[in-house]
Amino acid sequence: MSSPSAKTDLVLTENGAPFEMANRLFFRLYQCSNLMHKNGTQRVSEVGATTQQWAVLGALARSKVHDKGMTVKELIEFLMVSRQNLTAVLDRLEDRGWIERTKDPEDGRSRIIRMTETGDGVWTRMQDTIRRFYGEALSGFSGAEVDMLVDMLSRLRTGLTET
Amino acid sequence: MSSPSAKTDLVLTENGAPFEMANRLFFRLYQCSNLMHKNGTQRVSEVGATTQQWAVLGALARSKVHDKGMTVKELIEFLMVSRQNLTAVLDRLEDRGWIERTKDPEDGRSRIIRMTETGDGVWTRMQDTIRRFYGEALSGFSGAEVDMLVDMLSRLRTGLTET
DNA sequence: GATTTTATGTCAACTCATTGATATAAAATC
DNA sequence: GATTTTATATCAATGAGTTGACATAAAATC
Repeated sequence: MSSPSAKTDLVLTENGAPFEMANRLFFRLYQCSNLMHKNGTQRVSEVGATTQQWAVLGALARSKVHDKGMTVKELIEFLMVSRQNLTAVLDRLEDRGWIERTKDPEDGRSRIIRMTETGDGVWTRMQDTIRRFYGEALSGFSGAEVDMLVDMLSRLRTGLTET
Repeated sequence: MSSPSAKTDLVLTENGAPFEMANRLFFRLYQCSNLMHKNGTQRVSEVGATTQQWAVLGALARSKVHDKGMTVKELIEFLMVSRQNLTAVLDRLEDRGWIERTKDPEDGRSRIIRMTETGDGVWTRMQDTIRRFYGEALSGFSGAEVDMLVDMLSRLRTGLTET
């Protein structure tokens, strides 16, 4: 049985050209990620943040969850990081007063993570910097290309999850 | 003056849809990179390696440099990581006898990094695992799509470098 | 009511990644 | 020959990421 679509799946049975392309792909991913963290952190260091903290604040700033907050479990699933890693980041953010942990009245085991007023202010002040960073990193990309890249990375994420 | 190509560059002057897409892009990059390192390291842990060590061995295994080796400086430029980071990784690889550092006869300051016979054996044994990992992570991707993804990540890398 | 599952946290060890400062040796330049 | 530049290494601090083991409290289930 072949795939319902017309395209042919990548064949990786030997060390030929497809293997080389896959290799290049993951190497580029590695380089892009390192550059994003290095240069992104440098940019938001003006407010004392890092890319990881930026990701957590971004998750909590979404209008859908801004007021009611998110549980640690939800954050872990959203960010796809380990609990031990997230706990340390939340500790740093809590120390600085950017987020707060409160007990869930509905489930005493859960902690609700919410942005504080301070965190909200920091997040707002970061927006111009972030937008400038995005613009520079994506210069030369059309909107359609960004969409395509997002789609392909989403599919790659799915593939990597099932690995 | 407009761009020579017909496509319209992404406009990121406000918090609209383009900003949201850029945000999603870098978040996907973050997730994919974490998954690649987590699951990739899990795979090559059967020989006691990590994705970073795999990247270094991959750089040294290229036929172009396999016999003559690479200087630390060349490795830094190729991998795009800091010297302090690379030194630690090379220390671990040297401790295990997978690579060796020798003085450059042409330049006494330089060290030539080369794979050892042992490292070569480990690299060879890793290939099946790596191919399987690539195949699973890229299942559903056509060769043309992999090419396109590589191209876009290469352009993103350029954009991020100039950030 | 007793047991099990779930959510969170903590402690530990390890690797990877950055920046900044300092040191050393050798090449290149003045 | 003296100075400067280059290549590498080292020490230190910080943050991020993983795994594994263990603890606790509360919800859910038997």
